[in-house]
Amino acid sequence: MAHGSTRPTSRDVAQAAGVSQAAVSLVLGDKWRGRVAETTAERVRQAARELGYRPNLAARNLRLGHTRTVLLVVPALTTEFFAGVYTGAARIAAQHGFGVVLYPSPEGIGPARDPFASAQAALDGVIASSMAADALTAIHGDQLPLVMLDSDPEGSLGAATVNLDITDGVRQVTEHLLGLGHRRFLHLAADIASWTFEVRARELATRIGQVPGTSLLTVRAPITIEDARDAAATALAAKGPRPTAIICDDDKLAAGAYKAVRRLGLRIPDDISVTGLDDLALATAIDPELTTVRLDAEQFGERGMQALLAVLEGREPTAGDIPVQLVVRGSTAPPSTP
Amino acid sequence: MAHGSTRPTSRDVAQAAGVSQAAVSLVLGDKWRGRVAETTAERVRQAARELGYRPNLAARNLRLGHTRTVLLVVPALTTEFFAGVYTGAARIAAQHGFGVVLYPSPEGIGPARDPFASAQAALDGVIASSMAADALTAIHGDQLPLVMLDSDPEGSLGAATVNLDITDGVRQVTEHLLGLGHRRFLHLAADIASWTFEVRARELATRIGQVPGTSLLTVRAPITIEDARDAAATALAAKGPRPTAIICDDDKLAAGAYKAVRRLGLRIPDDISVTGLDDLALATAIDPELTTVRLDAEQFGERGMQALLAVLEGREPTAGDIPVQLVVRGSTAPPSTP
DNA sequence: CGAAGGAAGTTATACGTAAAACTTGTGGAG
DNA sequence: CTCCACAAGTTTTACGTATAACTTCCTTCG
Repeated sequence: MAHGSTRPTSRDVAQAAGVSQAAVSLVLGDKWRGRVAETTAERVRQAARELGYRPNLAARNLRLGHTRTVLLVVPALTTEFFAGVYTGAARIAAQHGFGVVLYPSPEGIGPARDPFASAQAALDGVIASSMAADALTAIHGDQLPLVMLDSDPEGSLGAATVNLDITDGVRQVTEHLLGLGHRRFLHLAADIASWTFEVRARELATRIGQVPGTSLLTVRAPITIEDARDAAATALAAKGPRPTAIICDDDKLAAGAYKAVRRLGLRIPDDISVTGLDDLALATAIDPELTTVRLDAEQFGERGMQALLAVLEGREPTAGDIPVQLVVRGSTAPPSTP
Repeated sequence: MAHGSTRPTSRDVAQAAGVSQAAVSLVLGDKWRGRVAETTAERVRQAARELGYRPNLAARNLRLGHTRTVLLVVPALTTEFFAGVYTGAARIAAQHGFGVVLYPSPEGIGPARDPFASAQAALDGVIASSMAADALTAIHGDQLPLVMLDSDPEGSLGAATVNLDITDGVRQVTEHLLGLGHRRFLHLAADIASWTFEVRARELATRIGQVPGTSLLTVRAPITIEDARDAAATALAAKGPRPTAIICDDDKLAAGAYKAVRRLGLRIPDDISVTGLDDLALATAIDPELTTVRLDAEQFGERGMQALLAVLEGREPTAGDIPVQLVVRGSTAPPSTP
């Protein structure tokens, strides 16, 4: 409770140790070899410890001209996925003496005059996930090194991009389902204007379209269980032969699909197979456990941070998409009605 | 990609507008009324816009002696709950021109030399959730204004505390279950040394103990679905009359309990009732939907931030716990076997 | 008509740090 | 004995901002 007494500065430490402020900076900055005697150095460290000295970061940042802090822009914090991305990014950052500040982008936070007002100048770089490229230009205005996650490599203003191998994820899902014998598909798509989901939809259509005798119906829903349930219910109630497999853009959507299926008195996977995307905790909580594509969120964050570090150091970021892995569980089986 | 050219400073703006640096600071800091002519002010703003000027926050922070940034310490980011706390805190912070930096505390981030090394000096205050008080002293060393979430009001070193009304949550759950006729309870407890959960266990024992003819068995499990499933399965397999209701410290634990129950070939809620705590998305994803206690995470964060602002301004934080609300869904019913 | 007071600025300074440039003292080589 | 190299510091300065203190000019009023 004694935070009334102003914090000690390096000058206070210097006085206590009987040396100049410069000497303190040298010793504590670990640049003292050959410049300060070991005994003096120890005296300085001792004094710093006793006074509880912490360098003033604002002053240091000003002097150094950088902050060793980067901003991670995520679309929202509603899911474990971005928590994972953050964790991964923060881990790599910490290893390099960097900090990561989070900015959940769209609404949610309330209108700061400028979303970056509280951070902009104090940042060394930005990692932005799933944002429209134009919104992003407005934000960073070419001022800060930038890495984009989950973004079109072509349309990213020359910024480095790090992506999950979504195309391969679609391949694994469709091969699995086609291999089981499914031919009539419902795509329960996320109602989000994002490059990833567009690629996914396109790829899905292509892959399924290549096989003769297949059909693909697409419905969109916001990523909540209730919305997904209603959208899926409507689609399943439509006339004509019922789909035998529902491919969902997200595990939450899949949870909604479960409810719709169950409401019709049908069973998973006997009557209808369901697949998800993400592999959240949700996937193993529901019954039957969900066949889904595991996205390694932490690795995603790690790679994003590594790419940003590369940009900051003028190196070329490592290329290549992050592999994803289909996890087959109990929600998929061969169709009963051919 | 042109971030090679150094960013413009207020001096550059001054030169472009043909005024002194002080005038720029006055105008842009909105302190110019009666000090600078409107036409000059407009000229300055114009120049600032054209140069894309952003004040250097490091310099401002140094000058002002504060950062308008607070740290939010959370135990981990694995659940939506703390995402909600963050969102609430950030909302209030933004309204007051503050930023919130996140620090997921225990492991997870990897060993920075000092967890606060990257932030400490640049902070105005700390909101810490669910940490042991001693770990906390080590961290903040009486240096920064502090608000504790979910923490013992008695043992918090005089720091302000903001808590959920856990006691009332227990009351609602036990009254609901006792009212349905349940008498034999299994408490599936979170295996976490945290004040909240201790209070909860104690209160539960007291409340149930007050009613004649009741029994209460407690088992602990880490908060994962698999651990919870195994712990619950073991407990349910024990000899003696089987519990008719499982009270879980967390929705994820409840999801695990579902699996254990189902594995025994029993049905929820017909054979066994289950309750949770949190009201995550999970709660409505599982079947039947979970009867649980809704914690308003965002309000929790908001109140925490408000309390910290109060401390920073020398005011007394608002007292009073945050209300919680039992949400009755399909996982609870009267016991079939008396 | 002189002085006062306000408008519209400018000049100077401090915040705390890091590091370049300078100083002093000492031992050893020539 | 002189000079130099090196250890062990110190002095000084700059980073970009906000603001207190000062200046200058013009208007207005007694």
